[in-house]
Amino acid sequence: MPYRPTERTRARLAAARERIVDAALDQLAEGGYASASIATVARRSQVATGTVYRHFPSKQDLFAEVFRRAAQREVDALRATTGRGESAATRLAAWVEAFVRRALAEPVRAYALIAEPVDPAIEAERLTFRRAYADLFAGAVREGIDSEELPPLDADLTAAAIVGALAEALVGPLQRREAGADALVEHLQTFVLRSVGVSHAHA
Amino acid sequence: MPYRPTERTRARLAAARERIVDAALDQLAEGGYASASIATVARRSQVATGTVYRHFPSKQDLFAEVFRRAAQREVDALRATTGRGESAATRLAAWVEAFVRRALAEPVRAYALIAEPVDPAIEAERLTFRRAYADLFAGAVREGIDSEELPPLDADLTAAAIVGALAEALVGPLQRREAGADALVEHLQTFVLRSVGVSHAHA
DNA sequence: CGTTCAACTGAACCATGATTCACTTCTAGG
DNA sequence: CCTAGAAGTGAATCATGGTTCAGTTGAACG
Repeated sequence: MPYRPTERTRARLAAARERIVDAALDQLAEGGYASASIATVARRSQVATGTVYRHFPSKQDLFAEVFRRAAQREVDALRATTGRGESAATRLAAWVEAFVRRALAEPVRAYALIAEPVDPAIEAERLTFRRAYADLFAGAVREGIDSEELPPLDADLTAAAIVGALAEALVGPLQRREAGADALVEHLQTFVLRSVGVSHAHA
Repeated sequence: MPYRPTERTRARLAAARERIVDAALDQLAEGGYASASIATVARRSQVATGTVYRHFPSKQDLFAEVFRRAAQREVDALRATTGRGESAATRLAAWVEAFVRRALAEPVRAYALIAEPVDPAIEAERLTFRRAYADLFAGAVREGIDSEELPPLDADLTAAAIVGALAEALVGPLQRREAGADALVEHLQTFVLRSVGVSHAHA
């Protein structure tokens, strides 16, 4: 009565699963969601399409993880640009800059994560992504309010509005592949800082 | 050699076409884009599915017109809330209020027009809708700058950011069917006015 | 080795919904 | 009335891409 999957095998499984998620992430970055069919992702991760279903019950589940992973990565990247001690204005300005520059550096990925149309079932997962950003911004706004650096305002609503503003402002440039990153960064920093009640234009 | 479509017939045709567009608009308002299949729209406008194709070469073309129509209607509604003479701040505040209240009054329609996932081909058309809003806001911003009521800023970028902020801030409330319109209006007015450099909170 | 089952494979299957088209039903003169 | 052709019909067709599954390969262990 032999065969009981051993540790070695379970490691192999985990690696395959990982490869699949990575392949999906890469595919998203390269060709957008439209190009990320199960077949494509499977090919890219060197497994058969059926194997994908051995790791994820459905495409939706796979992409739930993909978006969660991407969100984590992006938010970590923003968070890493500033330390705890800094003022809310400084942090917001740094995050806006990082957001814009990262998006412009990887336009296809950014577009896929932010704005590309996806299946309704997947859209819910992408919300994860936007919410992760919103939570990050909301935290800084809340701290700014607490320290009286910022006027009282609805931190969650404001954060959502900021994320929406950044996303929408980027859609044009992202699709047009146009650069002008410096001006974009500056204008959006001004916009965001003013929107939370910081009056002087620059960070 | 008889039969040449007469005036009467052409009117009938135009009416049918109109009925189809209206049905699509209504369907969007009632069940969102997901519910707006050609078959549904056809049934709703009292014609056979094939007939729809007698008026529009493809679903994409039909919805291009639908979104164009909806955009026109919405922008007209906003524009109607203020006269030429008013200050940029007053106009922006009025438009934000109208935008929010109209959206909350017709959440399904608003969601479909603003944020619901649609086929990629259709997404391009929905851009029309957002751009129509952005153009409206951009106009007011530009005038505000010219009259020195507002500081110099990139009117188009700012307008896009405002539209994105409003849309994103509404997605939560729209999906949750929650009200609180008054607070939402006030907070978003504050957000928008501040973002364009108007410092006092209220309109 | 042999056996047993897990893991893998990829072609076949299926659901969905846009689009087509052979056919029927009108409309406008003659 | 009759006929040419336009307009309308809706069931059948098609395309797409997610999902399944019968068959194959590989791993573990006596």
